[in-house]
This record gives sequence, structure tokens and C-alpha cells, in this order.
Amino acid sequence: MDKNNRSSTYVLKQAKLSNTKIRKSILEFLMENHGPFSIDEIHKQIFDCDYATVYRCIKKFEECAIVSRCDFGDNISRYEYKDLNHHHHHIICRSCHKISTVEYCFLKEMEKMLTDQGYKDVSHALEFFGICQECQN
Amino acid sequence: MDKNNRSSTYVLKQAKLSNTKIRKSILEFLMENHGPFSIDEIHKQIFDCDYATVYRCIKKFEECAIVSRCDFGDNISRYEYKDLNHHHHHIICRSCHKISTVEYCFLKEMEKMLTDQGYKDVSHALEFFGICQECQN
DNA sequence: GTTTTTGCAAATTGTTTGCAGACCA
DNA sequence: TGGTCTGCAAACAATTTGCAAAAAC
Repeated sequence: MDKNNRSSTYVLKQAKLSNTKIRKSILEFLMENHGPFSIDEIHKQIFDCDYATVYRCIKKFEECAIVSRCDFGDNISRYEYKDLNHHHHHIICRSCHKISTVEYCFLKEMEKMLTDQGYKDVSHALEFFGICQECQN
Repeated sequence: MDKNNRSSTYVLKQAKLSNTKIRKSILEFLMENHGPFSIDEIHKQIFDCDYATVYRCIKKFEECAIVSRCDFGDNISRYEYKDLNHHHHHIICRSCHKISTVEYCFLKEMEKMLTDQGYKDVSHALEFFGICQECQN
């Protein structure tokens, strides 16, 4: 269940994805645990499931906007369940790579807040994505 | 020359990196062209230079904060010269992957501005990086 | 019963490494 | 000259693909 009380089965149905044992397991893991998680971490959690399958499922989930991909600059893709009612960002330690959640959302203020919390040398990476005019036709 | 009139040789010296032909070429390419560029794109521009060398140079540049790495969610790392006087972000078309520069810097307003410019379905990815308290000791 | 998904193994792609020779200071 | 950088080839790691069997609808 997510914060809107939606079950994994419901979410899969909504996305028009077939409800297989493995998809259900992966989605449930992502819904119940606050990531983001690497493919490796997801694979470890799912009993008897091939890496290729994890990749394929996550790709589907991403296409259907069920999960979103995070990049923390270490060449490892991480994924988390896209809880629509819970917009947030992350703060990653450049040394130990611990991931924490940042609830607040204004750049300058956020950086100051993180500094106040004890983080040193805070920076950020921000990219926008959209469909450009040429591609809309 | 960058916006502060700094030459590639000067920038390398400042960073305490030796001034080799290849490093100079790569840095000049990055200073004169507004990226970000993939390793592949950089490699194409540098005459008679091995991929391994491009990777090694860029890694050095990144360590010395001469370039910064961008991730656009397609598993390709891109790099651009870190022009200190030119803080900006990017807008990437989810369809054709064209990269444009976003000069303005406030999230909501930026997204609105991009929509006004004709981009559809604009979203963003933002991550913070810092050194957490435990790692500061 | 047809379509979609999965496991397996192999291929592909992006990145890193060891080493000997070339280059820089 | 001594240390650093480079090219080459090989290693490695993350991701993707083809195909036949299994599961979903």
C-alpha cells in the first residue's frame, strides 16, 4: 500500500501491466521500502529472479511512471516508487554514500538547511526533462 | 579562454595538472564549446587519442573541479566545463535528447518558463550532495 | 489458445586497469 | 633523469538481447 492506499495489484492494473508474481514482488518491495534502490539491491530482495527480469520489470515500471530513476553520480542507477503525494529530494554523502530524504523543496533554503543539519560542502545537481516543440508533432 | 579570460594552460596550472597536448586539447574543446558532451563526443574531437586517455583526463578534471558531470537518465555520462560565473541548468528533450541551457534558476518558475517556451510535460531531477557529519571526522 | 513474461546464456556497451614506451618538468 | 601520462590490449561491470519454456489473461 502506498500513501494513497493503493495496492501493488491496483497499481499494476492501472498501468495496464500484467500482474505476475515477480512484478508484484518487486513493486511491493519498492512500495514498502523507501529507496532509492539499485538493481542489485532489488534483485537481492526478490526470491529466485533473474537479473534480466529485474531490468525488464524496472524498465516497464519506469515507462509507466510507477518508479523514477535517480542518479547519484556513481554510475549506478537507483529506483524508487513514485509516490505522487510525496515529492522530495535526496541528500547523498559524498564520502559514505548514505542516502537521506530531503522533504523541503527550495534550492537555496534547502542547501542552507542541509548545512545547518551538519552536512559540509553541499552542492546540487538539477536537470529538467520535457518534450520539445519539434517532438510534439 | 573562459568568461574570466582564463586559458586552458592557466586552468591546468591552477589545478596542478601537467600540461600535456591531450589534456590541453580536451580542456580547450570543453572551454570553447558549450556542452555537456559525452566521452564519445569528446573522443571524436581529439585527434589521435585513446578512449582510456579521455576517461583518465576527464576523471582528473572532475576531481579538480574543472568539469562537472551531468546525468540525463540515459546511462551516458556527460561533462561540461565548470564556468564559475555561469551557473545554469539544462532542459533535455525526452524524445530527441536535444540539450538546451536554462539560465534562470528557481524550480517552479523555471518549469513554468519552460512550459511557456513550448516544452510539454516538464519534470525535473534534483539531488544534493555533501559530506555528512559522521564522515567529517 | 494466444500473448506476454521469464530464465538462461551470450552479446553489447561503458569504463577501468596493467604494463611498457613516450612525454613533461 | 625521475615521475607522470599515454596507447594498447585485456579485464570488468552494467545492461540488453534472442530464444525456448512457463505463466498470465
